[in-house]
Amino acid sequence: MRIVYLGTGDIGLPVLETLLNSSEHLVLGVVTQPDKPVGRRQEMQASPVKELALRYHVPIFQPAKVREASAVAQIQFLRPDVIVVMAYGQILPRVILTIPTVACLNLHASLLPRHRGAAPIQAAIEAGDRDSGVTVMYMAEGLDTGDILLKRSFRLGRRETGGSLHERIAKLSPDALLEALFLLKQGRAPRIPQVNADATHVSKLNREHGEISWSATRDAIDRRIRAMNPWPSAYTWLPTADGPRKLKVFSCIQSRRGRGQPGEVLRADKHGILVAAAEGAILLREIQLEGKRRMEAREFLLGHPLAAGTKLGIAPE
RNA sequence: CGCGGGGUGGAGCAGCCUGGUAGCUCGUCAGGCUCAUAACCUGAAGGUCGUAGGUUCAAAUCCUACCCCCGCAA
Repeated sequence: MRIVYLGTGDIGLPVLETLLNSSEHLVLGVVTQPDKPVGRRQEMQASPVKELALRYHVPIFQPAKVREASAVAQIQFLRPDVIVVMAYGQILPRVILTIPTVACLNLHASLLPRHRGAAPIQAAIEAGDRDSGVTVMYMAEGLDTGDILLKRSFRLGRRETGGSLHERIAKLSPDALLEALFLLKQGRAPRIPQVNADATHVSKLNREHGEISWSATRDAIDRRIRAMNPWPSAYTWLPTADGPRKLKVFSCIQSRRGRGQPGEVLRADKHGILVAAAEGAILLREIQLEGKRRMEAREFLLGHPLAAGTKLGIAPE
C-alpha cells in the first residue's frame, strides 16, 4: 500500500524501517517535527525519524504546524492509501484524517482505552499495571479516542523501567502494524469502539513528575523510580554545604526493614543508601548527583560520606 | 556566545580562595589473624594533578586559550 508516515520519536523507528524495507508497501513521504535546538550548545538537531528517512532517500516534510494549508496540500498530493502516525507530537486536523483512501492509523504505546495521552509508557509502570503493549487504532478527532483495529500485549516485568518498556513496545509495533495493514487489505479489519468509561488520561511529563515523595509507600516510590528511568528520571534533594542539590535516582530495591522519618537516611554502606519511606524503606542503588556522572551508590559514598539521619527531599527555597 | 557544576594513582572525592613534602575512602598486590570470609591487622606498588602556553625562585593551586564529562534549559 501507499503510505505516508508521520512521526518524530524514536519509538517509531522500527515501524518506519520495516515499512521502508517492505516489498508490500511504499513509503511516499515522511512528515516529522522541524529540527530543534538541543543540548547544552543549543545546536540544531534532526529527529531520529528524519535521519532514517534521509538514509532511505524518502521525501521529508517538516511543517511547523501540520494543520497549515501547505502541509495538508503536500500530504494530499502524495495520495496515500494509509497514513501511519506514531509519536508525531502534533494533533492532526480533521482534514488530514480524511486524506487516505483506506485508513488513517495511529500506534499508541498502551492498551487503550487505558492511558490515553502523551506519556502512556511511564503511566503504565507508575500505575503498577500488569500488562502493557501497543494499540493500532483508526484516528479520530479526539485524543487517542479512535476505534481500535487491534492490540498486542505482554506482561510487564517485575523490574520493568520506562526505558525497557519503551524498547519492548518499539520492537513489537512493526508486527502489529503489518498485521493491521494486512487485515485492511483483505477488507476484514475489525473496528472496535473504545469503552470510554474505562479510559484514563496521562498528561505530558515534566520534570516535577520525577520528584520522589518520601511519604509515599515504598512500592509507589519504587514504581516511580522505574517509570521515570531513564527519562525524565526520578530525583530527590541531597543536603550539602552549598544547599540542596538534585540527586537523580535510577534504580532501587524495596526494603521491608527500617523505620524512620520519611526521607531519613537509615544506613549508607556498600549495599546502597537506605532511605525511610512511609512504610518500609527504599535502598538507593544507582544515583547521580547533578554535575556528576551516574554511578553506583557504593561508589558515590566513597567520595561523599553520608551520615545516618540525613534528611533527603528538602527542596531549595 | 542560554545558565551552572566538574576533569587530581584503577574507582569515588579532598586539596585550589590565602602558590612551597600528593591527602582521604575503596580497589589491587604481598604478608598476618581466622575453621572461614566480602570482616580485621600490617606493609607495598601505582599519579605527565584534562591539554598547550603564560606569570613566578617555585604552579594541582594564579592568568589565557583549547579539549572532554555532567546538571539545568529546550
